[in-house]
Amino acid sequence: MTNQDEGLSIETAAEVTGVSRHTLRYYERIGLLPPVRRAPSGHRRYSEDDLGWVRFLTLLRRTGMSIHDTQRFVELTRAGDHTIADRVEVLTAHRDRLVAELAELGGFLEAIEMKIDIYQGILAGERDAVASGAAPDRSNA
Amino acid sequence: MTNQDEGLSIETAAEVTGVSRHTLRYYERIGLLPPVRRAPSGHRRYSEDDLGWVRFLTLLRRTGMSIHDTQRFVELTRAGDHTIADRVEVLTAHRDRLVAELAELGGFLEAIEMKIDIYQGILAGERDAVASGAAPDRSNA
DNA sequence: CTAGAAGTTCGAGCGTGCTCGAAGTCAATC
DNA sequence: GATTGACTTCGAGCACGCTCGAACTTCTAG
Repeated sequence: MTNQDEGLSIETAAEVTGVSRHTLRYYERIGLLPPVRRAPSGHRRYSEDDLGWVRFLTLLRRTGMSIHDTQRFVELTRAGDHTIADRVEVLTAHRDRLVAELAELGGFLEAIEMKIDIYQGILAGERDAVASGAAPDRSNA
Repeated sequence: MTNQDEGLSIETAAEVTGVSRHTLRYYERIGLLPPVRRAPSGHRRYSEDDLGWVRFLTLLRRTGMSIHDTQRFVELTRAGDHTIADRVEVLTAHRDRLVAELAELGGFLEAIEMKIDIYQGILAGERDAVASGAAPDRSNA
């Protein structure tokens, strides 16, 4: 063992990254992941580097970067060090979108909490009315 | 005019809500929107209430509530005031998901900014090296 | 040696959420 | 009364991102 057959099986890689076997192969197929090294049997063996890539991809995808844009970023990375400035551009643009999105979602969150408060006010009003023997308030929110 | 033909045309409603005509009809079709009142010609006339609903739907959808769950919420609302407690439950569950999502995205944002910083460090290093006449540093990030 | 689990490739299929286009109606203008 | 253009319904189609299954190989345990 040790060298020739080193690395995680696709099943283990799926477990530790939280990405399904199917998706791991899919990512490799479409070029999001470099060709993963193979055991002599042809089975994939995931290195720490591969896992790092998977985690980074997950991060980009979860923050809303499309597969297409992610492919572009991966290509830049593979093209060599002279693309670092371009990569910074892609990442900062993505970050700016994310910041804007977070701000918007924050606003939406507030609106939802206001709505909840309104509903809870109605519920509290009904409880009071019931407690004091009056008919419940049927006004809308 | 005034009463019979009051309300916004679908085109205007699309403009003010930012939701396309196609989508407005789609939402009505699948029951996300109550049947919108029609002009005698059969054309839709959106009331302020309708617009309010559209905006609230947009809010739910943009914060990641699925069409399916949104339908459920709409049904509860239509079923009458006795469903208010249920609606609160749906909304608080949704809010909790959203809060968790925001926390996660915040973490991802940090990770992206770290990555950007690393890249910018490399770029700065290269500039210094060039300025001092040395060969650029080709180490990876 | 054999059974069974886990791997491979490949193309097809699916769930979500729109998005579109055809065919027809209606209102306003020339 | 013909053209223009916004509206209607309805079903089909599409983009995205997986997800699956069939058919085959390979590894591991008994």
